[in-house]
Amino acid sequence: MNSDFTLAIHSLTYLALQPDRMSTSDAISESAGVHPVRIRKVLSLLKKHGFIVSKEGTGGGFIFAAELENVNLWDIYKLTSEGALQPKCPDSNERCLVGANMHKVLFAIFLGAEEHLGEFLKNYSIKEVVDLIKHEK
Amino acid sequence: MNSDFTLAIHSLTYLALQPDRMSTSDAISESAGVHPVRIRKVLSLLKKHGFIVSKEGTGGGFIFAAELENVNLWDIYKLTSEGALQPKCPDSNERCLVGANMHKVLFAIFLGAEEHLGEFLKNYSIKEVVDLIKHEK
DNA sequence: TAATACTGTAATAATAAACTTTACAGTTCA
DNA sequence: TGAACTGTAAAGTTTATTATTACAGTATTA
Repeated sequence: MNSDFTLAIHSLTYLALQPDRMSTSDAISESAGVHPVRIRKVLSLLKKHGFIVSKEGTGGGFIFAAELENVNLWDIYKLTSEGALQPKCPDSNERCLVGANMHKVLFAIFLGAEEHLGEFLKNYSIKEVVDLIKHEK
Repeated sequence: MNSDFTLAIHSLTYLALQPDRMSTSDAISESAGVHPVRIRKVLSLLKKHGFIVSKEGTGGGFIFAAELENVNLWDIYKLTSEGALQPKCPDSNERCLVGANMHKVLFAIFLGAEEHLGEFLKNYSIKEVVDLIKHEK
C-alpha cells in the first residue's frame, strides 16, 4: 500500500484547520513532508468526489467543501486504497489443489477483512481526527 | 506488505493436506509459484512458533505439528506481518500542528484497526481454509 | 496586457521494497 | 561417500513508490 491514504487524511485535516482561506499544495506538502505534485494528485481525487474545492491562479488553492462530520476514514480509504488489503498472489500451480484454489479462497477472505476494516474506519470522521490532533498539542 | 502472510497460509494449507508425510520446500514452492528459499524462510518462522516441524536430510521436509483448528489467520498475521497496516509516514513538519501530531494520531488509529482486523482473522483457522479449498474443487 | 502565482497532469528519474538467485554450511539417509 | 534435504546469508533483479522536471491552463494584479 502506498501512502495516498495517509496523505489524504493529512491534507484534509490540514484544510479542516484552515476553513476560511485557501491552502496551496506547497503549504500542505511542507506540512506532510512530501512533494507538492504528489499532494496535488491526491487532492485531485478528493476534489473529484466533492470533499474539497480547488481554484487555480494567484490566491488559489484548496479548501474543504463538506461537513467535517460527513467525511470519514472509510470514505477516504475507498478512494485512495480500495483493494490494497488483497494479497498479490503470484501465479500458482493450477495442477495442485492448493495452488489452483488458494487465490479464490484468499480473495474472499480478504474481501471480508476489508469490509470489516471499513466498519472500524467509519468510526473516525475528519472532525474526530482534528480533535485528536488538537488534543495531542 | 510483502506476501509472507499469504505464503504462510498457503504452506500451512498444503501441509494440512499432507498430514502423513513430510513435504519439501521445493514441492510447496512449486504449488505456490515462488522460490523455495522464500518458502523456507517463511516456514522457518512457523517452525519457531511450533506450528510445524522440520527435518533435514534425505526424506526430510516439513510437517504440520498442531491441531488445524488451533492455528488461525490472526496467529499467522502476527507472525508474518504485524504492524504492516501502520502507515509509513515521511518526516513531516514539526513546526506545523498537523505535521507534528499526525503521526501519533494515525499510529493510534491504525493500531486499533489492526486489532479490529484481528477479530476478523481469528474466525478463520487453517481447518476452515482447508475446507474452503476443498469446497472450491 | 504582461508578469506572477497558482492548479493539473504527463513523463522521466531516483529510491526503496520485494523477490529471486546463488552459494554454501549443516544434517540425514542409503 | 554421495545424494537429498534444511538453514541462512549475500548479491542481483524486478517492481512499486516517490520525487523531479516540464509545461499547459487559469486567475489575479499591477
